[in-house]
Amino acid sequence: MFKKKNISLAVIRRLPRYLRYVEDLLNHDVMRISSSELSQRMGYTASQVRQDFNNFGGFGQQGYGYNTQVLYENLVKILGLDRHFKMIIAGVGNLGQALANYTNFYKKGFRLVGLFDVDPQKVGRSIRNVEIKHINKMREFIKKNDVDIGVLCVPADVAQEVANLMMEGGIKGIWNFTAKEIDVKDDVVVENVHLIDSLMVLSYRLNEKLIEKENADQK
Amino acid sequence: MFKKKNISLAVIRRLPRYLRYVEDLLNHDVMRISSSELSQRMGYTASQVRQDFNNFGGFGQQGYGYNTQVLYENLVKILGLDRHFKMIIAGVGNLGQALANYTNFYKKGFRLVGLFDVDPQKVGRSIRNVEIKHINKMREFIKKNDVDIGVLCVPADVAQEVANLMMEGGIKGIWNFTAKEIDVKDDVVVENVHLIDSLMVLSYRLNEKLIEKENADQK
DNA sequence: TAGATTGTTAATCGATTAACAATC
DNA sequence: TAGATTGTTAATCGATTAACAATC
Repeated sequence: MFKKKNISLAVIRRLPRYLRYVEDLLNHDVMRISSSELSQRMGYTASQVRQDFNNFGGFGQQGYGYNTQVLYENLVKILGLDRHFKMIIAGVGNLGQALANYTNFYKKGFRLVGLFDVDPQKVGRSIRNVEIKHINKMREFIKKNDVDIGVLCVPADVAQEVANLMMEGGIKGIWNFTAKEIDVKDDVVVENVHLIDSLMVLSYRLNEKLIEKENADQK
Repeated sequence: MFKKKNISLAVIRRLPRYLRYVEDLLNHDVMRISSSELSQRMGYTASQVRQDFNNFGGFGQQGYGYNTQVLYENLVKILGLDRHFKMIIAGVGNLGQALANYTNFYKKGFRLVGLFDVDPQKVGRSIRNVEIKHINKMREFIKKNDVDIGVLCVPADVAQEVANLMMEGGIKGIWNFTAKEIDVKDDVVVENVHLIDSLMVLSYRLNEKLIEKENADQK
């Protein structure tokens, strides 16, 4: 598939959202959608929708709109979801277990092939038929199985150390759930999920409203 | 505290990251930092750091830089972390349990006061001294205890329904972990954590690299 | 005082929106 | 064909960066 270079991250971050909406349309047997209707549902402008899609070479049709199925297939391809990436989770605490049990990831092509922890109580147990191994086996496992994605769910103070192990094994992407920023080699992709940051943004916005209210009350 | 209106979301989303870096400085007894050094550590420009802070009224000193402690206290205040928001979790599955066990949230002033589920096996049990109650008690609980934040960890198909219950109870903010977008009243703040979206962005970037590589190999 | 670094204005860059010709 | 809607260029808007006077 042809692909223009330098798509901005702003566009890329909207793509999964498009996919979710288009999936929803398909589930409701809507086989056709215009940029203006899709934009209304999603809270974007029609212009933005068309600009976004045209970054990847226009899969609409003048006078008609977008065929939902075609749109869906293109988004899947653009997002690389037809690749079936192999994934391991390091740190099988509450969060690691939660992620291991997420069946949604499997549906999108992400294959959980390994779980790693240091706790001897956990090593040997299995989640969804994937055995928990000791983390000192992780590096070789990544190498041998050509694992793509490492999910980092370990305590913050060992985040960098475990990330290093992953990279030594040849991991290509790290999905980082720790509160730490990790340093990676140039060719490794990191996607951060800083839950505490998200909660603080919520706090900011709640606080903002409370201040507004207090100011209004004083008048 | 005086507060300018209309700070852009781009700025707000950087604030928690500033806070984490400043905390780190304090932990290492760094009592003073210039915009240029902080920007280098964080990968921003010095200009951006100064612009960001000046949205909230400049707490630096010419010729000196920023006092780390003062900076920290300001960020805490700006983010509303001195408020101690009350929080409940709806849906005590793997993810709900993981979040309930996160002690980091408590340290930032978020108080877990309730857990709710429909599973009779779970109702009555406790996590960190918070009892799991049936979700049909949630609305009254929110009202009675003046709960601020509702964490939505329920299955996607009941997301809107449970969000509605929260709003009927008078919740002020919803932290949404479901893959669904939820409709809320104007005065309710929603912060989404779409894990699958984040994973898809990682997939996009991995796929991008693979395509590059394939193209290079063909030459 | 001299040096350093902020606060702030101006310039640039990039992303979003508007407009419209192309075309199904 | 006429109507609709895309693809794409141009205009606008907003965010980031650069520059420098203010001042500690």
